[in-house]
Amino acid sequence: MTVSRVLRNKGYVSEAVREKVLNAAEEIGYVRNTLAGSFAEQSTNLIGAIIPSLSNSVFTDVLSGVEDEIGQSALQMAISVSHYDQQREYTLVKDMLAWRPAAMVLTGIEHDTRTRQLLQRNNINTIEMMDVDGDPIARCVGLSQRAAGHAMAEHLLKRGYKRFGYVGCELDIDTRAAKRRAAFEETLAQQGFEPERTALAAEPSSMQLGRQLTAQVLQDNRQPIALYYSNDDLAAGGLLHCSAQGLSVPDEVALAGHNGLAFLDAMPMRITTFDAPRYEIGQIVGRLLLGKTDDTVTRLSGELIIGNTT
Amino acid sequence: MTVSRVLRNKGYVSEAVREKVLNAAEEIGYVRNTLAGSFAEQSTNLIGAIIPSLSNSVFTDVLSGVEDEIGQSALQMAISVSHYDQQREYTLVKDMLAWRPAAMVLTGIEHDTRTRQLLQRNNINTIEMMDVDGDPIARCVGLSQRAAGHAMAEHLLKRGYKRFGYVGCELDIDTRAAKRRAAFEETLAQQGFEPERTALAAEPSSMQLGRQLTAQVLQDNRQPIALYYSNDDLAAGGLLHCSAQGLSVPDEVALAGHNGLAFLDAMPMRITTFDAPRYEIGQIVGRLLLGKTDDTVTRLSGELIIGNTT
DNA sequence: ACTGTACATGTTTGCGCAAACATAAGTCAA
DNA sequence: TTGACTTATGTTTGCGCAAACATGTACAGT
Repeated sequence: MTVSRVLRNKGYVSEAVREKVLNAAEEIGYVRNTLAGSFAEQSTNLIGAIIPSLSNSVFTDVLSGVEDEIGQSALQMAISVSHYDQQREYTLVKDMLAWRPAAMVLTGIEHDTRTRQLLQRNNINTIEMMDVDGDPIARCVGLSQRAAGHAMAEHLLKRGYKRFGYVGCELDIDTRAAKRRAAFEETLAQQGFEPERTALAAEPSSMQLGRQLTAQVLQDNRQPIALYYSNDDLAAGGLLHCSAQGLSVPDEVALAGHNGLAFLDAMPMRITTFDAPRYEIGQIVGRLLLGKTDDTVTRLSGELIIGNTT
Repeated sequence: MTVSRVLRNKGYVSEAVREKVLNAAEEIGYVRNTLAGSFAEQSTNLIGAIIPSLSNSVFTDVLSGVEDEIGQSALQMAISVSHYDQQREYTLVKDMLAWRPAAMVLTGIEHDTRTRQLLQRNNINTIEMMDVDGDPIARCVGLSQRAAGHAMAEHLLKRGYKRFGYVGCELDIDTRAAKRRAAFEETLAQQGFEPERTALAAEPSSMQLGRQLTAQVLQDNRQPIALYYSNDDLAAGGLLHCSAQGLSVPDEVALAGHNGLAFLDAMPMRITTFDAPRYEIGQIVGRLLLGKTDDTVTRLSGELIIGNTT
């Protein structure tokens, strides 16, 4: 126990003994067994985080925010990847709970019923991030995806576009993109418009896919049209297609994406997009984890970034 | 014990009891306590991975490869971020070892002496990834950064460039970039050349920084010059600077980057770069972790991608 | 009937740590 | 001198699980 006291800096220990213990620990290369410690204490400093993909910077941006916020604390983040699969997510949550984490961080607000049950029944401190449109398990931090889709529709309508198209991918699994699309189309409908052309794909997003889908959606198109993409990657691919085809942007084809990714700066034109405050969302999640704030729903607004493609 | 046997599918259990146990477990919402289990078994299925940054896709690409390879196995990856700081890395390794991980995955081959000692003395199954130039702790998977820098110098020399410049950032902490630069300059020196201009920065890489540094390195430049960048972000920024300034690429200014990031497809020109097989490195790391292969040093070659900026 | 073997369940034990609870020596004020 | 308190160290205990071992049942072949 005296050794334990020294190593944890807890309780009374004389200076002489303290030094002897520390020297001995150094000498034999003692490494605390967190397994035993956490087991005895019946609690861990683990934060289980589940994101859909590691290769989409949208999610790693958020995690960076979380990391930077909790990096100095004792909390440790364990990251798992669901591949946008709610079944897989359930399995991961289950596996993660077996470690008795201090909290769980999930992406999005839609989950398998069993996931929700599991977390609530076990009274897990759960935070959902990125989305606020829906019924959170406990607390959530994000932006309204619906508001983003709505804002983009409003913008395009205000610009005077009369014909619209939608280009998206993986909408069956990317529920946030699906929400943006729904809000976008509802807003158009309120003004009596609807997307005349739509191109969808089941593959993961990429610029290459954006080119293909844009070619598809513009086939035999003769009049000006405004295209809303499910994300910036696709929109960037769309822009490349247009310049390759000699289509004038935004006069013949207007383009709008979503996310506000940094790589858009590399494009020959500034693509209109909706900047989602990803890093900031992560920071707030971090602060919630540290108990620095305690809101149930944190709704960030995001920002419509009007480039010169609309 | 019978319950334990059912839940682990191990040993003899009658079908009747098995079902009763499973039903009961389901009913009370039993969740295994891995803490207790791993503690008792004296081993875990944890893989501790440490990368310098979550916001640099170079590293998340590698992790994606690892993840995809071990995703179906029982192994669980715990990711930590060192912010390119070897002291911090040491602390993270120490914290991680307290969890008794099955293996540790580190980035790069240069580490604090204590990190190396800690891992070797405790006989930790360690894999270093991304770099193979040096003395690995145990096993390593990567490409020769020196070979990459060498190849790019050879290419530029073959193209007939006579004046060279180097643009890089964070070279004091990004040891891989520093190695590429060193090999690049050594190769030039062998042919009697040396970089006439150099621009360095301590900030993290970004296209914006690439623009600034390129402006700096080209100040008062009047003759054709070939610039080697420490990575693609900076090179892309350089290209943007050149087109903004009306400099002809590659006649007045030639540009070469490193990594082969996908976003280069978005650029108006195809930037010459060196494609590092990041995802593949991750896959091999995953296979090593699963014991499917067992090489000490896996040296991948990478590929020089000649665009139209050189 | 006896032996050997597959199948099925139960009991004891320890993993390393820290909470809780001793114990004891020293200090200080009344 | 006593009692109250601070400082310092030691002892017991249990966290939940699974290895190791013990026990028991059923049924085959001889």
